[in-house]
Amino acid sequence: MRPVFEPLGYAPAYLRVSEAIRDRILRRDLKEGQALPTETELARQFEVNRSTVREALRKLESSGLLGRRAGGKRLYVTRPSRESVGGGLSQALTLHETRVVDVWEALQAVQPGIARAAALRRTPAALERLAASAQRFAGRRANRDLAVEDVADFFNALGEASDNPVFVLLNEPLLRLLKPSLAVIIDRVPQARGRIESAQKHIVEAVAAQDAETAATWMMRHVRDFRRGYEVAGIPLSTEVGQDLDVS
Amino acid sequence: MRPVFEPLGYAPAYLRVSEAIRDRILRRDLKEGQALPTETELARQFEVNRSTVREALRKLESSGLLGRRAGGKRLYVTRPSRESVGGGLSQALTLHETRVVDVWEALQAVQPGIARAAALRRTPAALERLAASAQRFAGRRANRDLAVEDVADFFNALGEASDNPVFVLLNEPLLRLLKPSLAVIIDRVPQARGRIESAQKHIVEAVAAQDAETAATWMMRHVRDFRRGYEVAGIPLSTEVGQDLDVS
DNA sequence: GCGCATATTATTGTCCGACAATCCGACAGG
DNA sequence: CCTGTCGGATTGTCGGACAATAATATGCGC
Repeated sequence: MRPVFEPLGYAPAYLRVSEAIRDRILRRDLKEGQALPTETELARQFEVNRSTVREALRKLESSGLLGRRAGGKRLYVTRPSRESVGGGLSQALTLHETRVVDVWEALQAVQPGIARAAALRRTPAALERLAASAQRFAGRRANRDLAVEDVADFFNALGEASDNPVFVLLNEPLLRLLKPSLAVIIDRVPQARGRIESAQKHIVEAVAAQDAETAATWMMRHVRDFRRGYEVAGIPLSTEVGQDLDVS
Repeated sequence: MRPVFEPLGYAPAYLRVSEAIRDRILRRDLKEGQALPTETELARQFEVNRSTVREALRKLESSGLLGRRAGGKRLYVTRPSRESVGGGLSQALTLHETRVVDVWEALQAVQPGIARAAALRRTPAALERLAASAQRFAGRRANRDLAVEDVADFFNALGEASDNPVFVLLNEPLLRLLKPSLAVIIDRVPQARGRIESAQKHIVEAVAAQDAETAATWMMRHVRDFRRGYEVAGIPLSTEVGQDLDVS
């Protein structure tokens, strides 16, 4: 039978408090960087107990809307950082039994678009950052983990060059999930470094020349190489991501 | 002088408790659907006060890792739902001053890939769901808001058909941010409904025929139409998303 | 007046104990 | 099988307390 009545809504106080504060933040009424009133003061204003306020604050804290300055005590309004967003999303993907091939497919779908946008809109500064990232990877001869970081940083630099916050925030969780398997590839596939280096070089050149299509094409090759890498390294494509438990 | 020592890490108890529980969830040690021990029991096991446990639970609750069954009291382990992930991400994007053109660009980058994947892997059931969604939109003559929901649902159905959790989770926040402006388009652009209907029809056909390239092509047109829609409807592309405050 | 060490205050993190509301499961009766 | 009742368990909220320490004011030498 189709239900006739909605369950009548009731929200516990800690939730209502948290939503009240969040709305003020989303509405830009509380601006970024601004210090939140003290817990006692909030409790007074909302007319609830301090414990209740604290529960509300914990919720906002883990949404990344509130943060603490290093070694500080007070809470400040912050915008969710790339790391906080990435942590949440990659955590969710982990629990959704995402496989490396899924992440790879998403990368394949989205990165050429990012490269295109970056080529069209890159500033000189962003281009320099991108080139520096590529150079850093090329110079990294020994360390495996640092090389992985550099590869990820290249994608991030490209995302920033696209000047599109959606791309920037999307990149983070995908890269985070890809890193462990990427490390394995770099370890096991001798020619991986060379191919990555070459792709990065071509992408940098295309972005420098603001040639969107060439940038997209090389990015497609770059991403496709990863898949070859999985095969050569003997990583099953159906491996689930996120056995590692690196946290936010 | 470069600092030699890291500030030695100290984490408040509520954080350590929350991370302990989260790790057990990520590690699939606590499985989805399983009921968490009661607050009192957790307090006993961690040897902290119940208030401290409650703060930890609030964090996990808002990451979507813990949830409550409707009208229930106990907390259960859940995987972050599409809504919870979407809420977090779209909230973040709102605060990053994302503009409709940014969201549109991301959509343009990612949707053809989704269509391609859906065409290749759709099951008969997923195809039926997709076709039903298109049909529902086509039959919706009057209501503006319901039409918007249907358009979003079509994208969601396609994401599900792709059988890639990354695509499913990525879709949600983008659509959520697009909905308000999409409503305006449908209101102001008379031919919008017809063009959407046609694009959906072609996409459904291509997905049915497992013709990935045609599906991607029509999807590209479909998304490009939105941009035309913005222009015709007189919505500046630089409008910031998220003045609406719809919550999770 | 200004920089710096020091004392004071404010604020957070954590604990304890309490109580009402209400969800849950059992149980009985029709 | 459905409904009403009941007792226990659990959550939501409260008040108060206190130690640790960050934030702020104070005083001092210059």
